[in-house]
Amino acid sequence: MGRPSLKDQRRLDLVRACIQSIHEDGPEAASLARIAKRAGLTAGIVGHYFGDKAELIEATMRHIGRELGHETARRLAAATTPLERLHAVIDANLGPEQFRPDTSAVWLSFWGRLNHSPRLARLQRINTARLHSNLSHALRMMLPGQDEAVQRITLGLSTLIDGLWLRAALDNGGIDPVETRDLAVHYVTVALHEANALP
Amino acid sequence: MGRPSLKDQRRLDLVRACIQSIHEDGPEAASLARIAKRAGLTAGIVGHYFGDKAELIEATMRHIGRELGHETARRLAAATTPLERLHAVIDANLGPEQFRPDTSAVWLSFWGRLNHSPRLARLQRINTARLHSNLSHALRMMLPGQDEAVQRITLGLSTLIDGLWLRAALDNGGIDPVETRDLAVHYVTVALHEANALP
Amino acid sequence: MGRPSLKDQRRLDLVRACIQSIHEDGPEAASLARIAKRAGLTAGIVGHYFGDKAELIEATMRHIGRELGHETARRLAAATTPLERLHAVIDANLGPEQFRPDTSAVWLSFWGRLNHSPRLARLQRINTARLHSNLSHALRMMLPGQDEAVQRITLGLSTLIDGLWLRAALDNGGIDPVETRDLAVHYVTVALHEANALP
Amino acid sequence: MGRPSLKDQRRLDLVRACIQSIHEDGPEAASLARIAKRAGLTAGIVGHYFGDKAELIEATMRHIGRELGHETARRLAAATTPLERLHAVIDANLGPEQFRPDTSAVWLSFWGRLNHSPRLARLQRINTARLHSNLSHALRMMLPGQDEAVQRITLGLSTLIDGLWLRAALDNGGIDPVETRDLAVHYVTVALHEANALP
DNA sequence: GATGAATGAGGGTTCATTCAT
DNA sequence: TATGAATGAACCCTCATTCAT
Repeated sequence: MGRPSLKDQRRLDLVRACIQSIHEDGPEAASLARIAKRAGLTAGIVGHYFGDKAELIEATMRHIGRELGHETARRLAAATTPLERLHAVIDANLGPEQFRPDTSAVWLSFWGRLNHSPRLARLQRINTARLHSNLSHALRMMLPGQDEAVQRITLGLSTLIDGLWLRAALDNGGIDPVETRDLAVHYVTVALHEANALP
Repeated sequence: MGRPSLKDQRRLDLVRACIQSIHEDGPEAASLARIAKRAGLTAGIVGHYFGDKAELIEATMRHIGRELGHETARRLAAATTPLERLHAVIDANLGPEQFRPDTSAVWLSFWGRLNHSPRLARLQRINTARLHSNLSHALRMMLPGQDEAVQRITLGLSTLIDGLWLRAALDNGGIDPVETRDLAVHYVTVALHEANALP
Repeated sequence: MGRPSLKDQRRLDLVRACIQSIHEDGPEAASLARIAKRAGLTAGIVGHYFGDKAELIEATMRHIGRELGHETARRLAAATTPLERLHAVIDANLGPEQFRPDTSAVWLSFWGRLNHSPRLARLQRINTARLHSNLSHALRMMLPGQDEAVQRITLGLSTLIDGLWLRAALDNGGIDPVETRDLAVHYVTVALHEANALP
Repeated sequence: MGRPSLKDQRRLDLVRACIQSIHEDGPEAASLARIAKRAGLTAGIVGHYFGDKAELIEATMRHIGRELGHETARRLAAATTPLERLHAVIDANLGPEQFRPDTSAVWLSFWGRLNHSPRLARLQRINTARLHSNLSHALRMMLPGQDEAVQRITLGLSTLIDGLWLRAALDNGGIDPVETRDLAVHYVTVALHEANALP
């Protein structure tokens, strides 16, 4: 496979600049001019590559969602037991690769747009569905026949992870990554224990 | 105490209109003109009452924070045991009085501004500190000497509550309030059980 | 009746400035900034009074159409015989009050937009229908029972008038008003004569 | 004469695409990008063939003017009597070969630019002069010594033809070609009759 | 106290144009 | 020859803000 085309490269540049600008300038100040400037370009060229600011935003959300998806897949591939799979999902979401201040700022920005952008809402549903699917799949193997517990823990853990992302976005880097990961692991541990899935 | 002055009444009208506009128009479309129109006023007068849009936003955040604080105090006043106090805090945060689509939309909007508005960030810290204080106070009575567990459960529960607020904001009313409350109660139940605080 | 409100006055100022700008700057160069500047204002205020550039354009077309309508009514009111009525319509269209370089430039500009603006097309239909109605009404009285001739002369005369407007717009003031009027009068004279309506 | 060079072919392609775009996209939306796309090219190359958008526009006007000139010459070549020559000019202008929706849309577009483009104005003068020349030449033979009538009918007929072009542009194809031609023929018939040129 | 006029800045978008490849 | 990258200017529009009334 050849090297990425200039178009792909520029699009990636702009997506990264978009992330950076949302993080550093703030979601409301992330104008096309500022984003493009970070990529060493001018605002006009964004139309050339994305047609629209909305499409740049969408591409950016898709980008970070895809990165998270890849990280999850990577870690899942190395997991063998259901418990390892559970931890893999947690670590993909809260590990240092994805759980970063800029990323969390972008997620927060997107969340603020979901209710008024069907396109972004669709992407969000996809991401959420993937997380739920991964969690419940692992949990079902550990809690056979306890569908209710599976669903509850899935919901609880994913909500907790969302809450941790939110904290990260609000603290803007002031959050302790180890403590964060422990919180999620501890939750799932006691929840499984309570469901008699662990000795 | 006499009836509220016209100024106070107008300010309250505008704060409520601000909440409504953020919820229905969306955070980016909540212009002063639209907000004022919802209050039956024009944009110009907002400067008279708040000086600034930033101050209106700040007053609005203070308003919903205060409402949440009052609700918490009200419920805490009716609680006697530490466990009841814990549930009172949960119910104040997730009960129907405060846990509403418009309120969650406003919280989400504020969160998006925190990193670039020290004033809002300060308000957020106050709210968070109050929640943590209430939770850890109750937990300390139930888990004497287990400071680590107290801190962990405080953090976990408050993060979970944040995650539930986030979910509410994203689902825009599509969330099940009973399930939501149960999730938090269940979390605290198993966490306490695990810490040997419950039989 | 009281004096016109400031809003009406400003709207009229802007409509006049729009006419002037289309005439002098050209249809493509008639930007909101230039139009507003001619009215001693800035571009932003146009939104305040018209909401839209399209609405300003529409109001401008309505304005010149209305002026033409008033001129026609004024002259028709002074006419008694059918022939006088016919001449009244011609003179309203080609007389010095309406048949001016700026007006014709604006008509030409509108014509260029009709095919892509249903709103303007509707206004055009109204103006055309009024002209046709006035002409055929007078002609019917002079050519009873000769519906075909009435229709043909109506169409021919109105087309000729349009052609004269077009010439005026293209010559930009270089047209001879007397010759112009004579052309139309001569056309109707010979056409009526040919239809045996005149001795 | 050899086959047209690639350059000539491309220029013709672009001129035709320009006509099409003005007609279908509208004069304001006829950007170089859209025009070039219709010709299967990109906007950048237009500069190579025409240097300028203005020059493309000019070439396009020259093209349709030339086509009309050729059609006129073709029909004049087949005419013998002065009356036939007169009809030949009318038919060249209003016949199906040139009197088409796309062509009339382009004429209308050009007329809107004449007053602010000396180059286009010059082309227009040439076209008008040719029409006037053809008409008055034929009329002079039919009305010897009646220079005034010749001039008046020339002016009247050419104005009527312009008006018919205008109607065609505004109706965008909804005009009846037979009725249109009859209108012009009828005009010239009665005008000649009135000048005693016809029995 | 309240309006509505008015500004000026900024945003997104479109576009003609230039230029390296 | 032709593309597509890139610019910079201009456009319309929205908005917070100020201010006379």
